[in-house]
Amino acid sequence: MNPQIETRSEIRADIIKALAHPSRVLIAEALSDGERCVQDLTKLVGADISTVSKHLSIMKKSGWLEVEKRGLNQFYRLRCPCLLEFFRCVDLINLVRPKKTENQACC
Amino acid sequence: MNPQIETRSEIRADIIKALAHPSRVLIAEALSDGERCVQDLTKLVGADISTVSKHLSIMKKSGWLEVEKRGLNQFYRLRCPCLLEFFRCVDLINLVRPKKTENQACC
DNA sequence: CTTTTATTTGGCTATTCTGCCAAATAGATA
DNA sequence: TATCTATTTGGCAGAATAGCCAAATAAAAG
Repeated sequence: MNPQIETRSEIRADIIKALAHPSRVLIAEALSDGERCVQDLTKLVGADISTVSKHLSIMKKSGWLEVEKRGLNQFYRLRCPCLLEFFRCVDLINLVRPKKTENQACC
Repeated sequence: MNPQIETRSEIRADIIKALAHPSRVLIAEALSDGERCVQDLTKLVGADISTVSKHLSIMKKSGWLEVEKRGLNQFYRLRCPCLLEFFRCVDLINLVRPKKTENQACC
């Protein structure tokens, strides 16, 4: 198929995928509290700064984040407060999620 | 670290990851309209039935879906209507997402 | 009990994603 | 201009995912 044309489910999956990593969730959580520069987020995540920079660029490209340069720093922030609603939904799912013990029972 | 202990961001990322694929988004969209059996979802997705079955098991394990067997069929359904809210948030992000043309301009 | 239908599981390959290091860039400061 | 600081990019190796086929299960129907 034409790779230029994304279906709705592909678009949605791309945007969702941009949050589907523990470090990116952590970054999103931190930014829901206000903008942060790359160094600060790197301390938070505990990975190499180049790794964090790549996570940020994925999140920016997908539309979750925007960035503003001031002085030597790049300040990243959330583009939409709906993220909190998004996490609320995820946490609801976690409540009904089958527990590991249920799945691992015997066998 | 102890692999038994999942941090909040890991839990959230796992649940989000379970929707981070075009076929799984498609499945979720279909199920928001009511339960479906594996065959029907397979037609919808257009992949091998074993592939679809694996997608379903990922979604079930994460808590998004539940399943009920009736006769020869397994009927899958959404566990929580909050999914629609979730997609609404994703679609909002899509509106502010940087366009490909903006990114691909020259070079 | 055998066969049929629906679904899941195992196994393998191909692709995509992650994370680190090293090098490049961009601006600020000396 | 040279240097420092913050960040991004390139590249590579290892890990995780996705998809297909074939085989295994499970229950219904004959």
